[in-house]
Amino acid sequence: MTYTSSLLRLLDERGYLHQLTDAEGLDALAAKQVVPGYIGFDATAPSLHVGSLVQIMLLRRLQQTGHKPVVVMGGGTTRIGDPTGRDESRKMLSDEAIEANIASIRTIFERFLTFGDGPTDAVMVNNHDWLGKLGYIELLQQVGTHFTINRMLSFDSVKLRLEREQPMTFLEFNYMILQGYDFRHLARAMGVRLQMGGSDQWGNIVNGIELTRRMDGQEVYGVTTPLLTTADGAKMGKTAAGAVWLNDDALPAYDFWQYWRNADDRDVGKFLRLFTDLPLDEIARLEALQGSEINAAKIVLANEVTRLCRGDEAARAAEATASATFAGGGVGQDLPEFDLPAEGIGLVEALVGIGFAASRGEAKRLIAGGGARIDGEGIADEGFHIPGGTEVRISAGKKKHGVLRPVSAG
RNA sequence: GGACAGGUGGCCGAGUGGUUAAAGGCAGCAGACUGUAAAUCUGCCCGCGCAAGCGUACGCUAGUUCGAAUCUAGCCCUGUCCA
Repeated sequence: MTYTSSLLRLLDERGYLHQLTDAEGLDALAAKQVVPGYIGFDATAPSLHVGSLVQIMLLRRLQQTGHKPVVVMGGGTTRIGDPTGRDESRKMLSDEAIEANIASIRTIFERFLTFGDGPTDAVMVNNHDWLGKLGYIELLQQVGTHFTINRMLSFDSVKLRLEREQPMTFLEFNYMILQGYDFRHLARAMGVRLQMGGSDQWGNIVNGIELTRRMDGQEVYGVTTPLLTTADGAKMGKTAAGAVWLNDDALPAYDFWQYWRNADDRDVGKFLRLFTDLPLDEIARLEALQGSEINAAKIVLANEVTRLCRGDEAARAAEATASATFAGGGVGQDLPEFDLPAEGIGLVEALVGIGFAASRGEAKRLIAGGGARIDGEGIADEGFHIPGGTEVRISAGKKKHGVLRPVSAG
């Protein structure tokens, strides 16, 4: 359908829409007033990773089209654990750890959203603030009456766990109730009218909408984004080295940049639309590049996303390093480094030391497989000794490069 | 509380006394081909050791045995049904 509100038009054009609870209703609302909308985020780690980037961008789009983003940190729900998509119960985190995680995650949002007191300024709230105050009896009476066990059991998050014969505790079973309560609370306390989230959150969002309607008679809306996978079917944001974290201190900017630079050809257009602010006609042009020319588009993608998430400087440095490293065969600023002692170092030790191999055995296998290089030169001898004195470039495979830098005398 | 089924390497999943560091698949790493892409093919994929080898590992503990992931006992955990 064609939307009249700039919000839904933008979301539609750029590929954010999967399901809407009431497309016309929301479209009409967004066309005539500022819609405060929220997305909930976990506080289980000190950083979010690329898997959450769609949701973050969604809040950014909300603000770009004149609405108010509300970031809900799951300080309360993290204490329970979302059973969605999980076989195993989540570990409990201490209160201090959760608070620290929230503070760290906030720094990411500050890059994507403008916070403040204005009507369309972003705010961040913590659902522990209201969930923590709820008494058990109060919760059962007010909220519990609106949920039937029959319905709760029919939710995928519950059903899958039962089908796979994995345990689900009563604690986790309550997650959806508290999640739903969040929406109702926010609608009441802050006039929030929209919740967004990944497609796996559909059930939770619908619960919140119904609860809000039943308790307060207030009409609220829900939007979900498609489940994002890379073209080869993997979940976004996971690499060999682990999750692609958004926070500076969790993943170096160069590695972050490389993640995007190595995107699958087929994903380039989609990623540009979702994760950058580039205009659509520009994206269409980049996306249409054929053969190896698409690499230019990947560089634009890497630059733009890194710029948003890590800042202009980080993006430029990462690109410079990449171009020096790959095109020039030299070394760039941002590469990982390891000390090169004056007397030199064994190749195996260097590979382990710089983090390219997890164990000596792995380093040896890498060498035996022909994947180790010094200054671009393949080294097949696992007893190879790297002489000290001059800086050398060490590589594991074609993509992982680092620098062995002589330790300054004294 | 009772009956039954089950707990194997990152995941899935074979394996019922030695030849099992444990089949196979997925994921991952490297090589070839390329474009720092995909697909394909090849090799690798617990740790230490140049190596012979050593150490650790099949829920936990104690046993039986020359020898156990495999047998026994107790315990812990999970599921299903019953109370």
